[in-house]
Amino acid sequence: MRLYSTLSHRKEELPPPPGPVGMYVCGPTVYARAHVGNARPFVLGMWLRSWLRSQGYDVTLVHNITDINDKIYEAAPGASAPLAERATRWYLEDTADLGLGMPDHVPKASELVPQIVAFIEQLVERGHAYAVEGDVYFRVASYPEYGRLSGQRPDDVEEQEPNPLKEDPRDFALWKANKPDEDTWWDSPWGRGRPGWHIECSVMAEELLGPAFEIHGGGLDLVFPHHENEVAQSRALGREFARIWAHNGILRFTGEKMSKSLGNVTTLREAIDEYGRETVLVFFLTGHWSKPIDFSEETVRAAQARAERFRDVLRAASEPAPPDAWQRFAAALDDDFNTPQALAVMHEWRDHDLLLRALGVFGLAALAAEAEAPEEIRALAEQRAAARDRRDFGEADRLREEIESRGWTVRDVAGDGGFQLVPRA
RNA sequence: GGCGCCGUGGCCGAGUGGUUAGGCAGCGGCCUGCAAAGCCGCGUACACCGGUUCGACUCCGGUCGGCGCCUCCA
Repeated sequence: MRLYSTLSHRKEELPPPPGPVGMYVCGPTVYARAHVGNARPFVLGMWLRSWLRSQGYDVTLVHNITDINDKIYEAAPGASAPLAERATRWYLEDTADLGLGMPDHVPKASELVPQIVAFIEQLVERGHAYAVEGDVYFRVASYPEYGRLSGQRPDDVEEQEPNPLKEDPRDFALWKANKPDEDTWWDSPWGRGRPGWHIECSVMAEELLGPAFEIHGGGLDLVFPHHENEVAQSRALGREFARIWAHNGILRFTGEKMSKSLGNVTTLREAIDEYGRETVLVFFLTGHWSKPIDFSEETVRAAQARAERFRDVLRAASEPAPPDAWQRFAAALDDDFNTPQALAVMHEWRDHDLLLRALGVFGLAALAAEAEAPEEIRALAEQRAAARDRRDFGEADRLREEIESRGWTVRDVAGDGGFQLVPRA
């Protein structure tokens, strides 16, 4: 299996099974309901784990919740903790409704503050960080490889509003002193405060995956500064940290990035409720994970149609696939997890067992579950069949419309006057 | 300005130095009482300009355009 890595700009080979493969996928900062784009790294992580396990890998997937962050204080002044708790619940519920199961670990930053403090202390001891007035900053100048992941040379980084506490404008906060309007804090050697944004990931990854692991995932928009800073913190302490950096492409809405700050957001909840989880998943399948994908009327409708097509194949008779069918599917996924390619292979299949096995990798086996029409719909369909038998087609068509208006479609089965009832697409 | 990704037929979207991607939509046909579903057939696409090559959509260079990041962002 090969995966494209931001760090090397190449596809990197995974070690042979069983690995082990440690995966860390950056989760959300919890201050609002997650939107569809936020779900992309989660979905990719769950699919990758699913595929790798089916290939005999021993995978551990960590997906964090960042529940300490400036955004949360801003969104709920004086009530940041309750907001973080609520938004965490939303996230867990919404992602659970995708039907892909749970990551192996879902650590919260707030539960690892002692470890975070210890980590920062080590950085300070070794001269990679310094404390000033209750803040602690990472000393970028102490880490010569800074910028390697993102390709940003330190000198090119634009200066923001200068912070007089920093030795160097590029330095970033590991620990921030408590401010009067911040209602959650922890005690530390530097006084009351809370962790900065990037440190929690370094610590959680190390706690659960060890100092070196295979894959680090997350949105492409996190490469700089978030991941660059994570690398700096961890490698400055001699940890190898992640080997492959798998950054998923951004979700766009009308050509622009979908983001909470732009406000052009469809929440994951809304998408699932409106289109169904299968459509949302197939939508993600239609684009390569590393490329941007547009969330539009057309693309979602096409995904819905594809899902419906798979349902139809599973409603028809199964026919055996050629012997190399699965191998072609596997080859597509093994080459940088090429799901559009894998989909194309799947569309050739009429073999129920094979198709279900492939759909199962993506949590889509439920496409085979045929909804049972309620009794009254069934009765209408029987009446229609009777009307057809007496060649009363006016009545038959009226009944078909009646059934249609109640959300079901009748399909006549060729030959024997039998019928099939399927939910209206 | 710096770093990076990308430009494929109406739409989405793989891929390859010379051979059918696939899906959606559309058109024609078969099937059907009519439909639906299915099946069969139909589109000679690879931003532009140069170069390399026997041959480039695929390699190289340039141009134009889009997108992301440059310490809020999955």
